[in-house]
Amino acid sequence: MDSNPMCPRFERAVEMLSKRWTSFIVFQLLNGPMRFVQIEQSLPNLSGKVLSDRLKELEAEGIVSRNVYPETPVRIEYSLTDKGRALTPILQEIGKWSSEWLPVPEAQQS
Amino acid sequence: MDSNPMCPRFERAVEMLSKRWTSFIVFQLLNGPMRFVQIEQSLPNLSGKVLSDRLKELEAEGIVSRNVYPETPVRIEYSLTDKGRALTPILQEIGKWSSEWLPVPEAQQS
DNA sequence: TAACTTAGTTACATTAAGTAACTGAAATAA
DNA sequence: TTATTTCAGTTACTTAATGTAACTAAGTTA
Repeated sequence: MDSNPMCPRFERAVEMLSKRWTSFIVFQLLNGPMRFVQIEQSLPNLSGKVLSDRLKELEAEGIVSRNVYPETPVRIEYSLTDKGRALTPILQEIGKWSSEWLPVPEAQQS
Repeated sequence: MDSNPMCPRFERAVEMLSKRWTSFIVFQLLNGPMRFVQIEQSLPNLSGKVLSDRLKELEAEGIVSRNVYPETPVRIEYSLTDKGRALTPILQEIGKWSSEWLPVPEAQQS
């Protein structure tokens, strides 16, 4: 029946990017290293709990690195690795598609 | 705090593609029109319930079209619209990234 | 009349995500 | 000295999304 199984690496990549918030976090980190609270603030509706989970997953995948600066109070910065920055073309293509095919949202009245 | 809000169209696109199974369904339909059960069989672990939900969402977005052939028994085929086929470069970039950055999985012993 | 096919839907169980309050360490502030 | 603040999360609990398996409905064939 299923005579044409998918490439397992492609499958894994899609699964990662399909997790809620993953792409947004990577997108934010394209601007440079950020602290936990900065990422949290830049993505309204993303809770600290899920951000914590995602950062751990992305670190385990080698997409994000966690850098500790033992200042006081301690500073911890998250940044993209080369592997993480290599996701850029994917996000660019999503940007192109969205500007070509999605409608411009209406302005909201207050 | 959040001085740089994201483009709402980009945001919507990422949200769509971040829904579990969406990208896989689009990927399968790139091979041509498919029936409900064919899609279900091509994606092990995708349940009929979620497939039904996703196809409705994708139809509502104008990415997939549902074509009814009143044969007997009835044949219903799902296919990509132009808007749906325009997602191809995104999936291609995911493919490129995965083959460059993800490890080749080990063969399994039985 | 009973069983089969296609295209789903429904009820229920499990997992993931959201919310708000809390922890712990170090450094001020009163 | 005790209290307060900052940073970086974690915990307990609620709600939403998914998964599972059985079921529905219409027409067809045996």
